[in-house]
Amino acid sequence: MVTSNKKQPQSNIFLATCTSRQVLHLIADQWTALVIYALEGGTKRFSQLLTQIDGISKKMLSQTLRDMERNGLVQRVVYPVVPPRVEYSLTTLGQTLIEPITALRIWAEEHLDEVKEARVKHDQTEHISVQEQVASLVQQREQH
Amino acid sequence: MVTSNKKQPQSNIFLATCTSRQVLHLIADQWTALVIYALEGGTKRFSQLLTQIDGISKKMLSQTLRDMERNGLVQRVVYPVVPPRVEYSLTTLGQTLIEPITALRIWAEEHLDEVKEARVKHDQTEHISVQEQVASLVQQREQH
DNA sequence: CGGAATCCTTTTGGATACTG
DNA sequence: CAGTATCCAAAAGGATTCCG
Repeated sequence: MVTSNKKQPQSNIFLATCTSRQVLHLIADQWTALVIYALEGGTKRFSQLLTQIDGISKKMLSQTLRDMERNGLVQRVVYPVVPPRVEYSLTTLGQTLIEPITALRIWAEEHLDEVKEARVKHDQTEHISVQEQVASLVQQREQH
Repeated sequence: MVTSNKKQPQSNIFLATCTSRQVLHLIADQWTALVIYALEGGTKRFSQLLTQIDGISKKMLSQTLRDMERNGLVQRVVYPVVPPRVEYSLTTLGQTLIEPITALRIWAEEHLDEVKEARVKHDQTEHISVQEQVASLVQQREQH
């Protein structure tokens, strides 16, 4: 199970300085994954995305798209018309994200019920703190 | 390309009320994915996780673990000893997340260079606003 | 050791108004 | 239409202290 020599010293994802960890954070926000889903079907306009992605604000969409463009995930094309028309599409790099992100969506859909059930169960249960657990258990041991 | 009838009315992931979208958000935070990676190797203690996951604070780790436990992803076992010993491990449900999350990590590692390059290129480029682009292009059209 | 509780700063994000 | 700018409220998160 010992892997061969790593190419880079920063390949330990647990290090804060690890680049792939930073890249991971690109997608770990509320909206990026949804934008990728939305653009999977092809080019979309700003207003289309705004409508399709329920709950996102103008500000957040704009910000998310800007970041994604900066990271090379989406391409923005501005048409010189009035009123302005701006179209967004996935770059080749962005398209490579569809697969892993879809895997996550499928996981969510498949295990949604289990998560919901776990949550209900957890919320129904009385939860004593770790201190209390330890304290009471230690006391039991001392008594016998 | 028309998909067959969906089972649930909430199966549109773009809706804010969509449950799978909410489930997606479970993982879309800074730390959950890293905790799953860390627990992939087996049971770990709180302090081990704190050490292994560089940059996480006690508070964040505690919070993340609590949420994950609530969602049925991790199991917590408290040992009645002083000082207390608490061990965390992935549940069966949590283990099913390893695969899709690993896919994301692999993506990050494979495309890290492209993202970095895109970022450098983007930051080197002068960016005029959409308004300016439209304005100047419209002006060009009017002149000829 | 494994937290919970408190305080306090930073960040996030919504609402609104404005622009070409 | 597709944003940007500003203001403001809420949330996130670090540091510290305390606890069994």
